[in-house]
Amino acid sequence: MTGTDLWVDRFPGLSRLEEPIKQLLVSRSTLIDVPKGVTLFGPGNSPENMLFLLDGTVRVQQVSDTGHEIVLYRIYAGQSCVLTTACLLAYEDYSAEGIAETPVKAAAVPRDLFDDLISQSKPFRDFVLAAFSKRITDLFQMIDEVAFQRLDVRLADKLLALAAADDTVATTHQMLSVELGTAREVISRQLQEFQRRGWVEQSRGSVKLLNHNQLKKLADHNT
Amino acid sequence: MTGTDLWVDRFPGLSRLEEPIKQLLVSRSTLIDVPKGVTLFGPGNSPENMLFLLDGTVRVQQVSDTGHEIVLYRIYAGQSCVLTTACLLAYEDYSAEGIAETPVKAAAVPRDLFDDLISQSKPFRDFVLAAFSKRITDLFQMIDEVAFQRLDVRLADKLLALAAADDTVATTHQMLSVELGTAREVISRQLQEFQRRGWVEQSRGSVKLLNHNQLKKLADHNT
DNA sequence: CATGTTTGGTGACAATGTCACTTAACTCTC
DNA sequence: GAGAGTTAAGTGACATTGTCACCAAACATG
Repeated sequence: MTGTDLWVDRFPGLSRLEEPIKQLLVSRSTLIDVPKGVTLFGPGNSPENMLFLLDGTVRVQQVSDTGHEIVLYRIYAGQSCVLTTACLLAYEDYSAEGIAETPVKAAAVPRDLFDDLISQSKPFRDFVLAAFSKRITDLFQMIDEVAFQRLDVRLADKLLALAAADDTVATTHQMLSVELGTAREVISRQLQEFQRRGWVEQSRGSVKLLNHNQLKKLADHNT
Repeated sequence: MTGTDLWVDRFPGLSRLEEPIKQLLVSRSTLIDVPKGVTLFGPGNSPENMLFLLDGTVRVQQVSDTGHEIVLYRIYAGQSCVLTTACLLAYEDYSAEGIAETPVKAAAVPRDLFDDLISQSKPFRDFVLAAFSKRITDLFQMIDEVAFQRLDVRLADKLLALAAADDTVATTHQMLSVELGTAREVISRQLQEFQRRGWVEQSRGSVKLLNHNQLKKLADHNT
């Protein structure tokens, strides 16, 4: 009852919320747990609630009608799925899906509550608007990279972004190709080249980064 | 005073607005005229108002740090710039610019009025949310096309989209390359191939479409 | 251990991007 | 309307990336 362990407080973007609004958000939303690997939303499976991620990450990726796939973005703890949800609700012809990349804890906010909050709270409006803005800005950036950035640069960048604390990336060439929207063979070739230069060491299902600096230099080359 | 010639009524998406809200929107916004070719917003030039387009079209394009350009989308009469504006206001590192492609008539809505309307009117909220959703959905689609669609398919599609009533596209190869985010030489080669097949006829600064059906067949091939 | 499955490797080739030019078409001025 | 400058388009060589049809190694399972 002190309000100190409300989930809302884990959201930096919601810290400015008025106290009664926080109470409302907490009391009328439901906490859910989703196991790793579950598809949270996707074609033919739109959720009726807006999700606020408390723990874990959700990977949003596009499945093309040509069978190709590409990762669009990730939603991390402290962020919300509102935009994706809104898109799903508004348009049937979306083709993006959201997959729990880790076990996920989230607060499900019903649509009508969401609308109430937008109406009543300026901080909440700002949070949602900022989320949309950030997403659109990021998508602009992504289009630029997909269209104009060389693949070695993008791969170096992605490896650094996906690397765990011990400098390994636990992923297959196939998964990396989906990250960048390219073909597995292309990733294989590039990683071979990186390995030849001594920047990485490969083993089945994982890549160990040996030379952070060189990778970063390449990744930053045109950013 | 009858409310029949309010600019709001030109917006299909705003038709459900409550009468007092319409009045508010009209009385507190300013009508502006922008000549063709003017940059409405861009790096180092963010507008303080949200624009609602009454006439004309605005082309939004990305200028990459590598010097490359790509057209992201267009805003037509009856649509608003809110999202782009919101992005500009929220983030300094955007790199998109909006250019009046024709003479443009627009209503400028101050930021605080925009916020008031969101708070007070559900139809207005729905309009804004739908605009954001549509844009994000379209950007998903665009990423898919840039990453996976063959260039001949994309070019055919773009030619059909840009064609005037007389089946001509008044544009240079350079401009077409910016539309698709590719190089001029690539467009030249593709158009030569289309011409060889008798689908188009080229002259300096314009392309005449001779065979709609074949172009459409190619464009639809993977859509 | 035998077998099937997943992951990664390979070479040939096609599509697209880049570069350094050339040529053609238009504009402007005198 | 002739020459000069500017913009648009054409060209060939080459690099990068995508596609296809495979093969081989690593792992999983009985």
